[in-house]
Amino acid sequence: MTTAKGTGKGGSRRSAASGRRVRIATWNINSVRIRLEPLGRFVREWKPDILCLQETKVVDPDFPLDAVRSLGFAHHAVRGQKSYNGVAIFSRLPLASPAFEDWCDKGDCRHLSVELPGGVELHNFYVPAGGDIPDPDANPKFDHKLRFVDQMRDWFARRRDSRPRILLGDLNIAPLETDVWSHKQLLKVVSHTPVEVEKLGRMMEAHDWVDAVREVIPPEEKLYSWWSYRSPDWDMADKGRRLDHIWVTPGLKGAIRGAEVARAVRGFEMASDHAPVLVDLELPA
Amino acid sequence: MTTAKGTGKGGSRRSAASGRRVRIATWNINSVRIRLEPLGRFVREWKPDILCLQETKVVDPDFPLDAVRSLGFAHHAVRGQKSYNGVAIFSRLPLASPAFEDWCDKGDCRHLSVELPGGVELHNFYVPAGGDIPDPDANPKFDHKLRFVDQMRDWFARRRDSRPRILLGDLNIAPLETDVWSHKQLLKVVSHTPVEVEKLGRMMEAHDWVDAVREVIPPEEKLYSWWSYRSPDWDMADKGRRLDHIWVTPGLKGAIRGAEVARAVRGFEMASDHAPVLVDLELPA
DNA sequence: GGCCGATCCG
DNA sequence: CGGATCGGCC
Repeated sequence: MTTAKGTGKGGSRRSAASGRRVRIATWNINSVRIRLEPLGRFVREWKPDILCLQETKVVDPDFPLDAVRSLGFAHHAVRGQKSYNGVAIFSRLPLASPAFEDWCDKGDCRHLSVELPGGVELHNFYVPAGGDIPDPDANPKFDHKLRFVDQMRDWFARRRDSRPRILLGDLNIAPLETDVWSHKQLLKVVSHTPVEVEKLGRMMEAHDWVDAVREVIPPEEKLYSWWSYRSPDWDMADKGRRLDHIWVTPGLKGAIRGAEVARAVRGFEMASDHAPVLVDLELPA
Repeated sequence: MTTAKGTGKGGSRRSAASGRRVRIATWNINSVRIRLEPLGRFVREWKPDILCLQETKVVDPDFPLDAVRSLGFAHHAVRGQKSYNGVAIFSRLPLASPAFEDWCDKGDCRHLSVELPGGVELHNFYVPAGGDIPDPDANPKFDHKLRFVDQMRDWFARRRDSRPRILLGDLNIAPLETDVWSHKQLLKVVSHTPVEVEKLGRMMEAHDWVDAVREVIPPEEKLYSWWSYRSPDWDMADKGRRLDHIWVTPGLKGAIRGAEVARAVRGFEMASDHAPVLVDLELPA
């Protein structure tokens, strides 16, 4: 528990409102096959009801479905490719209407959406990292990233309606100054450059997205979800970035009951370089 | 303990003769860096005084010297290269005059010799495996193997003197019918072809070598030191081959006190595909 | 620093 | 099957 309104590691779930209390987690797992042990440990200890993964790095026929299913997820949707990217959604609640878009027409598996009970649309994203050089002319990966975010903005702008939606995943952008260990030193580092942050802001505005995690954990507070493998002593040095996000549409803002970055997971044996991010929502019944 | 005259896993060392009782082990460890745990376990349980390794697969500056030294070996000589081959000798007794030959002038690290107290010369070899096709014209690796053994024969033939010597290592040839799980099925399989077996025999004759292990374990008995990784259930199937050997010059024949293949080591976690081979010798004081 | 796949080698 | 290396990617 890191916040007053935290999600509570396996805590009680008393509900003050009328809906159904649901814990949603997003985690860039950096290869699901090699990470089954820490995944099991995370699920057993944090007990998410819905688990969204990125960078599964496995084609669908090779996905370790049984292992993940046996953690208590009766429902799932997966969408993977060889070597890179790959997204998946596991759920204790029924999932409907799995769908995806091929952003930038590259054939990448970077998006997967499902419908939750109560008509809530959930979108799981893995936004391109963008390479090293923050110049779209010199670096096609950065160009790809910017176009990807623009397309997301347009796509959701065209769907401004009253439908409750959740957008989450590894967006590979840390928007706030408190989302990085040093705003000044990262201004020219891909993930925190002004052009990326601005485009992410436009995307949020285009659909009135609410940053659910920052509704709970004040924007003044430092908060990270990723620490490089290259940093030895990542915990002490704490040179992190908040690249993983959970957003909700305005109608769900009042449903937020807690949020947390499961930082301890970054310290597990065989850890991913990302920590899971969680929110508790009181979903419409 | 597998034989009446076995070496005794950590047993007592009462000496009937005047010399110094020394336990010598040879093991193709198939990467020393990845095998430090089974190596430690083997050394703690079998307590060899001299440990000869092959296929260490590491250049000298990267050799995990401290880890192996801390198992009780105050003296050592190593000779490694990148990726392939590599030999090493560790010892509780002082080692003198490290030396080597570049057999077949390929720059391979396949040989290392030292002098033990009492003037005994110890030669640690990693003979080329020889590829798949047992035809020196069609397969340059097989040609290399045959020339390597020929050069060993000539080299030791030129040194027929009264000096006590030990030759050991992964010779990659199983000479006896009882050294393979099926003599008939392996006659055309590299490691047991007549041409290899004959060349190994000539090498033995050229220096009057005595097969120390077979002095203890009768040649009629099946005995293997290697089981392929590809065979699942290697222990049950037992499709092994005796590729690892310990030979001594005639003057040391009477010094042999025991011999053993540490087959259990092949069943360790993270096992090499070879098991260590050991002899106990009563070395001249 | 670490994961993936490809390639070489036993 | 399982070492080692290398280049791509993060």
